[in-house]
Amino acid sequence: MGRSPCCDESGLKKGPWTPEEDQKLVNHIQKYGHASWRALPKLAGLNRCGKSCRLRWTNYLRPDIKRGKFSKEEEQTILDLHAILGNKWSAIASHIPGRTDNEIKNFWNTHLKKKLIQMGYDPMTHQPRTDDILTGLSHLIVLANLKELLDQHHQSWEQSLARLQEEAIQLTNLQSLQQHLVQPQFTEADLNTVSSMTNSTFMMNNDIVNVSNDTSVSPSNGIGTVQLANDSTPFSHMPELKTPSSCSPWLFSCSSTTPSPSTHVVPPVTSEVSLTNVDDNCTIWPEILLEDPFFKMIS
DNA sequence: AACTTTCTCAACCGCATTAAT
DNA sequence: AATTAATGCGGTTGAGAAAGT
Repeated sequence: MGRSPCCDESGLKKGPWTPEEDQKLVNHIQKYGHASWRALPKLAGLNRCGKSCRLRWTNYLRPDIKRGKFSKEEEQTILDLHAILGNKWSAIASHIPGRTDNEIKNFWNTHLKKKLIQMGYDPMTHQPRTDDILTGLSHLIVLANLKELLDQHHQSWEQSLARLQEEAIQLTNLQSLQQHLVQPQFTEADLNTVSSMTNSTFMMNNDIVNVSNDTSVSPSNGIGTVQLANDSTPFSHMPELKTPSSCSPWLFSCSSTTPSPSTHVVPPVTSEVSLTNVDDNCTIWPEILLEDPFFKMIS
């Protein structure tokens, strides 16, 4: 497709609009409408490109625009819609009267995204962030072992390292178990196998399944490959919003008796992280531990 | 009070899609 | 059917404001 960018034309003004320019644009649109944005600037006496005029009108000057802070209801609606539509700002804006896609996008990027992250949710998938849980686990393990090192200084460094490695192996197994829990074909035998490997006791409940349902695992040839889900449109197969606001991400994590809608969806995968295999003598440490600054300090 | 850092949001850029020829 | 023009959309930027030191 060949198309000359309208804003490349030299001499056209860019940057913030002045009140005079705003007035010219509003006056022209009120009189003649905006049949052709391309032709509008000349007709309205503006030294701007049509694209800039359209943006100024749709994002700022349109009379039906609601300005000011977002209400709690609007905030919740955006969260709900984003969980279903992803970054389809225009589609989200069409469900919130008076708000523009640009405004919603800005509000999402500056407020809601941070809020979700702070609450431990992945802002793209609206699922709990398992990497945070595992990072926390690794910190606990490292701290516990360091304390042990200090308390029992008579033990040799090599012995302590061996125990740390043992803990790391268990952490890896924990990760494997979490991935297994996502698989629909997951069996009790699998659970028993992993559980015996880690010498740990696990509670099999819906909460764990919900926590881990944004990842999938495909172990093969001694190396387990965890594929992290970060697709931006987890429900993109749904053409329009048809669910009530009860599908908010906050609610996803609250109910352990009724499975959340998202548990039926395995989003596409785009990135990979290799894990050490539990049967491979575990000479390689999990990256999560190796990259830990605390671990680097003591190593 | 002065300076630095962080936050906010209007506006821009470039690609995708749609419409017209 | 192919090409061109117009529009729509989402990601990103940067200037000004606010907050922190």
